[in-house]
Amino acid sequence: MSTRYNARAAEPKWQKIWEERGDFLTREDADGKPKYYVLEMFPYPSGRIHMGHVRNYTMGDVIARYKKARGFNVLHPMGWDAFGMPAENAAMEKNVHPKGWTYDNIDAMRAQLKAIGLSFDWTREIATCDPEYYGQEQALFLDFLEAGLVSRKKSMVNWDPVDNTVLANEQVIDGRGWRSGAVVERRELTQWFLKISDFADELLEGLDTLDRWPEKVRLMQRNWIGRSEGAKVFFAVDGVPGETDYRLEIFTTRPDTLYGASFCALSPHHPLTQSLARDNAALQDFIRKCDQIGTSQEAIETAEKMGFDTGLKARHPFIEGKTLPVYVANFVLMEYGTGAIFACPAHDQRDLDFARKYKLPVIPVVAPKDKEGAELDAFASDLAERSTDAYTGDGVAINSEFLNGLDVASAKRAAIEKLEAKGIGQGTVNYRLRDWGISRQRYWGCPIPVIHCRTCGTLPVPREQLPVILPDDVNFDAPGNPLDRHPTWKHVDCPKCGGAATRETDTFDTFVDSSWYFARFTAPHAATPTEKATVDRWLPVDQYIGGIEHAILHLLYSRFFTRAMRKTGHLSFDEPFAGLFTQGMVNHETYRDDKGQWVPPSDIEIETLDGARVARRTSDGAPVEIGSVEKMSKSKKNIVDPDDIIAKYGADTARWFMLSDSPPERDVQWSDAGAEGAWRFTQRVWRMATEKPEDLAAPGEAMPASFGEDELALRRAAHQALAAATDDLDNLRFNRAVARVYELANAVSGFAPASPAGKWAKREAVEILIQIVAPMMPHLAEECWEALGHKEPVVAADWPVADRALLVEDSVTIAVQVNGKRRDELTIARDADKETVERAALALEKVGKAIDGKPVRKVIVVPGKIVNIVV
RNA sequence: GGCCCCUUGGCGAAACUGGUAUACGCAGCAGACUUAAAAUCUGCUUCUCGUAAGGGAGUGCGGGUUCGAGUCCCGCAGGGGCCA
Repeated sequence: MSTRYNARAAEPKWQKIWEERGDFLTREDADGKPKYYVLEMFPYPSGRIHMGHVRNYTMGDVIARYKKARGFNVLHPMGWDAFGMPAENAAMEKNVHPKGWTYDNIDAMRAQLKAIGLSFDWTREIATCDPEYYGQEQALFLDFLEAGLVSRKKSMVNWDPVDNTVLANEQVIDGRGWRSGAVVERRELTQWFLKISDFADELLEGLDTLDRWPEKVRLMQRNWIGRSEGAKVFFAVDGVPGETDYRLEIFTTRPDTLYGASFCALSPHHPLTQSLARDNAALQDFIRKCDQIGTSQEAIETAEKMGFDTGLKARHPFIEGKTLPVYVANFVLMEYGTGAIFACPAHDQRDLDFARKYKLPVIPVVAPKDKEGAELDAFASDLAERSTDAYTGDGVAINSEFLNGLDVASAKRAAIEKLEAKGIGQGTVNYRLRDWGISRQRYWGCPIPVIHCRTCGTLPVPREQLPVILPDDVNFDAPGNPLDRHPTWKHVDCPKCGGAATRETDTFDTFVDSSWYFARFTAPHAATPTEKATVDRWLPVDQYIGGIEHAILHLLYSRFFTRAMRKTGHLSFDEPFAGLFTQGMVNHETYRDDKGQWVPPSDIEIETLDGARVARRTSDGAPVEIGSVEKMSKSKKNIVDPDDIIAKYGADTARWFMLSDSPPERDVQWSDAGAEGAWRFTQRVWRMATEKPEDLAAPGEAMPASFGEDELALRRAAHQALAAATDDLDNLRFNRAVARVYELANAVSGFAPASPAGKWAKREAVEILIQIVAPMMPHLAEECWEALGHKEPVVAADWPVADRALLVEDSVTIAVQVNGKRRDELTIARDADKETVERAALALEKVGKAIDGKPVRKVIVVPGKIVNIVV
């Protein structure tokens, strides 16, 4: 037998055996086994997997293999989030077709994933760019359309005037398009929206039921949905051309500050602004200036406040005869609330910035509770005259007539009551969450299945004509959407009148594709989007794993889609993911040469000189500076290619390293030393299973009747490691499970069997170790399992059960403290009563010395834990 | 600016609901085996005083609760996240 474990030979061998045996095919006839659906976020087929994928999929694979061994019927599928911009960019840059590029990448990445030994059921593979998938997505959309979950409306977008395309906020860098560098404009386009805001309350309340989600993610979603209670208030506005009693509707979260109002402000896109601008060139100019800022909140928030006085006057709702100037202001968003506000500069920072700039009054109406008399006057006059910081804290209403003396919450209620009584406002709930714009002016996406007819309007594509398939013959040599300029594709007959009509040439946001794939995996080839009974049986996903970067959008959209699919009869539950785990990133040191150029780790040699680590470039020996540890990225070149690692050490070593050391939710640092360490351990496990076979009892030998002390200690170590590792795996604490395995390995290494019972105990310990290791390093475990004489692979073996009798020791060692300081320890029978423990503790020599003759006031005995003597 | 999270040896980190702080790994040091190297094995490794036996301090900083605090509470500093 070879003394070295040969991963390069063993890994493909076992991958083939698993595939031939069909170990990972999910069976629908499960013989009453409980189901377990484990899912990792599917990748974008960029062409190569990276270490982040390896970490993500290894964690999922450990869970899948572990649950299978625990007797679950496991569903563990994989697919491709295959539509998106990079394919089109590749088409433009390298003159390849997005389709060919994408499918080539899928083939390459599938081969890479297979080389990691992941237990996917590949018969369920889906790619979102397959018509079989996106055709069903189109069917879903039509159902949503019928159910009133879709709207078509005008919305502001970031428009790149050079590339003639819409840009996502992330694609706008310093106000310029990321590809063209052109100054981005805000432009109004008619787009398709999914009415996610109809579900705002449900999505918010549902978060409380997701007790196996990280609290952090739930909080982020809560903030994103942004429920705020406030009031709608109608301000009568005088002087609106062509209107006799125009009422401006505003939304505010602070109706308690109405007495501090000093102006009203409209969004540049408010209908009133638009109608005023029609014959006002100066206002048109102002609107244009506002539109150059971009659409992101951040851009708008950080831009300097700008205003345009319309000359209109709004009448204060509570103060007879008082009027407020009406401005158009760049910081008021049409998308939030009603697109119009009243401003109370004393208690809102943006309002204050604006008021100071345009010399508008600042009227304090809330003061901190503890301020009285002269102090209160000083506070109020400072805020009114000078301060540049608005007071947004809690306090007591002042200068507010009937509200005076009330705290903020009570004043809000009182103000709303009064507004409602006067019929000029009402309490209302507003959400930050906006409807989801899903139109993209791109080729490589799912075509939106509607047809525009001049006479009949916008109509759904008839179902029998689905899927609407993307044409292959497109070119990318001009800016804009290739679908739009395709000579024939968009020209169709109107399904209603038969006249000439055109297809919608926009495609879906790729987040649509990933909002229901988890459901499709349960019946990947069904002729309907889902098979209801099947999807209801498998979902929710028991454990979903992916990056924290999807904490909001993907997870929120999926939760919305699930509700929309329930409403349209495709499934019958609300929450798609019962358990969510967000794993940390894979980081690496960075290296720079003397010219400041980044050097990849593959071209680095590290030595230790006088205790300090020194790096040089392998290719020319030039010294290189070791920089900070950062997320692996192309720009810093600190990337380690999984293929290189697998070629050098094997997949199991990479898997083991990804699970060791750092807790899974935290970032992990990839290092050569760490990889070497993992590799050494694979060899150590192999030696444990194959060296000195004469030290192991024959396979299947009956358990001896009795064991010696050392033998019992080894058995205890094995069963305790098993119990602890099982608990760790149940709770996704892979790093701790790894530590248990090392502890057990150390116990096995330190044991030399001296009797048949010893040999039996050693085999038991080694087999338990191999079985704990099996989900994490499956190929190595198979090879060892086979060497140990097993006929069936370990993948088919049941998870071992720890013997409870071996988990507890007969005696325990407990600490003895005097006045809370540890002075000695005491080994005593586990079931000794308190008096016995106390007597034994007081009898200890070191304890006596520490007490030093002082009177003992109190002795605290916590059985099995500690004794504390208070003197 | 608001809310939330984190801070433990040279490094990554353990420590279940308050109960022996530093398990396990990495790096380092010493030794064994070897002609030598690699590989492997054994031991040491929080700081500090001490030749030693032994003592003292110690989980970012300052306080508090408790017989007892890495863990709970208050304040501060540094790092990170989300929302503004």
